[in-house]
Amino acid sequence: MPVTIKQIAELANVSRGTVDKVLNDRPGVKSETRDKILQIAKELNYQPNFLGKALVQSRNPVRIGIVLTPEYNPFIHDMLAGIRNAENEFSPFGIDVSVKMPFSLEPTEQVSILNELELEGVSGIALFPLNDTMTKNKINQLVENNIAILTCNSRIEGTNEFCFVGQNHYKGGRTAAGLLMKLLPSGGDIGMIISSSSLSCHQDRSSGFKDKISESQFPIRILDIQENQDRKDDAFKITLEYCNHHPDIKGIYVTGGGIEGVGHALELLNLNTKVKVICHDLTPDSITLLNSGCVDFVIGQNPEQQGYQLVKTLFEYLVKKNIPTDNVEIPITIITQDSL
Amino acid sequence: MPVTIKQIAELANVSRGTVDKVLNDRPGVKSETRDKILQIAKELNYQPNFLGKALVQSRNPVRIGIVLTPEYNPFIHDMLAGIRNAENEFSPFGIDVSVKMPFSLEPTEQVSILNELELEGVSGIALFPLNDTMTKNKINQLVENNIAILTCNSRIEGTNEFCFVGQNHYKGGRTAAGLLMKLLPSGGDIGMIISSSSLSCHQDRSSGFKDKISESQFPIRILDIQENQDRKDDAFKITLEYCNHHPDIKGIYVTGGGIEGVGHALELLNLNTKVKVICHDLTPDSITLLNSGCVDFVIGQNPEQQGYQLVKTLFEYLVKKNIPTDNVEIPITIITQDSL
DNA sequence: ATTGTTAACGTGCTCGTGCACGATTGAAAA
DNA sequence: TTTTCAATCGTGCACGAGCACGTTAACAAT
Repeated sequence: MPVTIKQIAELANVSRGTVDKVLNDRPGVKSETRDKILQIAKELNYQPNFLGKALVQSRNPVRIGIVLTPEYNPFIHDMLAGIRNAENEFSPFGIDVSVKMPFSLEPTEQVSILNELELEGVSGIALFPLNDTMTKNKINQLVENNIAILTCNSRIEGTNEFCFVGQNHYKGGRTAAGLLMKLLPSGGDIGMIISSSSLSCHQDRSSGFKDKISESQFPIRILDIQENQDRKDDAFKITLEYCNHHPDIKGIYVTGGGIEGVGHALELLNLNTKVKVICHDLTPDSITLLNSGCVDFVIGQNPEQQGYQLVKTLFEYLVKKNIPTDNVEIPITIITQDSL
Repeated sequence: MPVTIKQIAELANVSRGTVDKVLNDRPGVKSETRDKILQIAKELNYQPNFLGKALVQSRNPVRIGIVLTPEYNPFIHDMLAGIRNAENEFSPFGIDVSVKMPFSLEPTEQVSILNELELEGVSGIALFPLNDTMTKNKINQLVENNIAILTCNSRIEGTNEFCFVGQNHYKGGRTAAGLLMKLLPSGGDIGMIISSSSLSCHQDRSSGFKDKISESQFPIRILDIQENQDRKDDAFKITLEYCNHHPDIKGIYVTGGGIEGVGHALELLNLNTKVKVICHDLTPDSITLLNSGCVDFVIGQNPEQQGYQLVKTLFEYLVKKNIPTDNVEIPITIITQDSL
């Protein structure tokens, strides 16, 4: 059974209170006594009992804030489920989770939400950081005010977060390319639809995809790269263009949302099994297309687990004082019609 | 903040002890008082604070036992890591985990290990059940002695476990077939190597694989199904035979261990990129072959998560009295060279 | 000699729950 | 009326840790 403060106190011939002061680096203990206690604690490999700590902690809960992206991304709903899961699991230990869902991707809105959370007195914030000077400055200001920051989904240069939770999007792009190469043994022409080149995760996927193809010297040629801003009608138009201008098109890689538009277009042209499609994120739309056979592979990032990890990592950092040794890499999952 | 027993007691004008008796179904409370307390608890949606419960519980820890399979399966080591993870996470809540690793798959050995655990006074056991009358009887006897049983990896008919943790192997087989169909757009002849037809999980994979192919009426023909008992030298011989007898062989599906033998044989024949290979379980061997390009897809079952879930489910059942609503299905993960 | 000061350490309460045991009823039996 | 005895309910301790505050003892200042 684990060692308790009481046992250490008995061995050191002092009271629990003294041991407690030493272990929590509080003043009021002679240095000899301190050394003695520290040595005993080390010898017995004392590990503070989490229950006792939490029971005390639970009086004034640690508040944490989470800043998501706008709701129109179905990804967010699954993530929210994971957040709620973690909240339920950890609430008896004394945490309060305040989730904020912005309406836009405007840096001004994100900053004002961060200000809100600061006023609410949070000790930590997890957020999808925007690559913008204003938000960067705000984030670093929060860190200086002793608010722990955890970035999610996309890493931004120049921010002092204590941890990052998310996927390696570059690897995701490489994985997509590798799958497409398996689907098209004799190569061919393909088109790309990316969400927006201003979002780093789509850029990463795109460069991972291109690198993998050029490295392997596989006869796949990227016809064009078009942006659809996650919109399905744009994806629809782009797909039609691709197929009309290049009748021999063999595949389409979609890095962001709006996959439904691609499916619609291919169905219209009766190409939904001939043209191979790979996309990201398991959404109702992508599941439908996976089942219909239009989409061959979906590359997922387990949003529920991601949401759970967000809360868990912040919780362990703030409450258990566990400093994460590494960033939390959400594994790349490949999904087919059968593996769902 | 959550409701406590104390608050309920104040509202009902009784003491904490009385409320405690009601909530724990202990005698010594007038029925009117009992009803009143129950109503208040319901109105306030009382949820017992887990910390308090656990703090009490931690005095006499719950012992649980885990019966694995022999060590020679590398799968087991990763699983053990997950078990240790869970053990560390839950040990302050009062559990003791006793892991047993048998030397064989003999029913007699499993039964004697179960007897051992029973003598150790465990309240719950997780095990890889063997499909054998003797073990079945022993398991059901343990259940009658009020020891909770959790089966893992393969379900056995006729046992009264409270939950099952594992993968849907039939679905795994279907997934493998679906992937092979994507790899071979024009179909072809393939060979199968299964571990042992006496183990239900390999049978399930095999029938899932065959069903998927016949359902989709895809021009893939299964040449033969050979057993290798997880041995790499047997896999080597079988692969050589397949390739020599059927020079136009297009793919090989391996349900169990010994994949290294397949890779060796294909390398020898210079067929390691021409013949498509799909196998199960992420092991050092399968990772090597994935990287060399010989194996196209590995279907994994996340042994670490599986081990973690084993302990967690038993813990929640025994300590938190959470009766799992469903079996815990370990998701099927598809792994490629790039997604590793 | 008395008071004041301060470092050093101990005591007691808190969190929420479970459980043993003690206290308080009221009514029936003596 | 007094005693007995259930039924019913309250009290107190335990679990482990944190923290405010009380209590020493030694020593300096008055």
